[in-house]
Amino acid sequence: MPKSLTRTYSRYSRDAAALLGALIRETRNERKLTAQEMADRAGISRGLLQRIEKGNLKCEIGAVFEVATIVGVKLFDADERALTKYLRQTKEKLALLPKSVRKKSKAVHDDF
Amino acid sequence: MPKSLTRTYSRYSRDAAALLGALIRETRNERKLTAQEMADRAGISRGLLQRIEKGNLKCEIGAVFEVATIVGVKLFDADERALTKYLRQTKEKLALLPKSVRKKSKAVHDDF
DNA sequence: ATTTTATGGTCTATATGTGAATCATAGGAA
DNA sequence: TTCCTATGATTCACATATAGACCATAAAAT
Repeated sequence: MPKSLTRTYSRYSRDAAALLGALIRETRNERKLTAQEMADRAGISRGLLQRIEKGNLKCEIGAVFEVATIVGVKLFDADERALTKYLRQTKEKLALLPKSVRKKSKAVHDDF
Repeated sequence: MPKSLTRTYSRYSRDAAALLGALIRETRNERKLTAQEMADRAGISRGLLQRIEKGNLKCEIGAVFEVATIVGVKLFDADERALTKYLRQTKEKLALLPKSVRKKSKAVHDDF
């Protein structure tokens, strides 16, 4: 049971979300799209698009990514081909890694 | 009232989330951090971190950004200074734009 | 001027994401 | 081998994000 769930966000996260939202809005205006049209294309409600454009950090990332994709804002500055390529490489790399992380035993057992 | 809310996501969105999750996991392993430690630092639960690393698109973007920030994955390939700078510029730019978008009347009134 | 439309805000019902607890398994440590 | 810990997966109660409706305002179009 989540107690109160009032998250604190870093400045970077807030700025990133605000920037993304601003970019979305800017691009939408450039393309002369109404908020409703944009929301329809992304398959979300107009209210949610408003919150995304305002940089609200509590929106689901899927909706944000959909909108970002539509307006052509590429995440990680990677185009689609490079992205999927790197994704495949990363996954292959991960497959070779151990499945669990284990620290070198931090403390010596000096109690026996 | 949200009817069913089964969203469809574009391939790009899915790949982007998967890539971000993979990067997070990769970096976490490199730094020899356990999922629990990482989750604590980000102020989220271990279960949520798991979903993020799996590229689940229904997580809140704030949580994802927090984790990404911690592992040093810069969004939009911009460092913090450049990001905030661009954000300020964008906002100033937006302030000059009209507050609403209006299309040139698409159809001529030929009925009078 | 009037009309029309986009936006911003509020409110409600409901779908669902989240945190916490749990368990099983895997794998490093001793 | 036997611990011990990290991970993966599941379940559940609850907090809340979302869709949809509403309304007021602003501004473009007429």
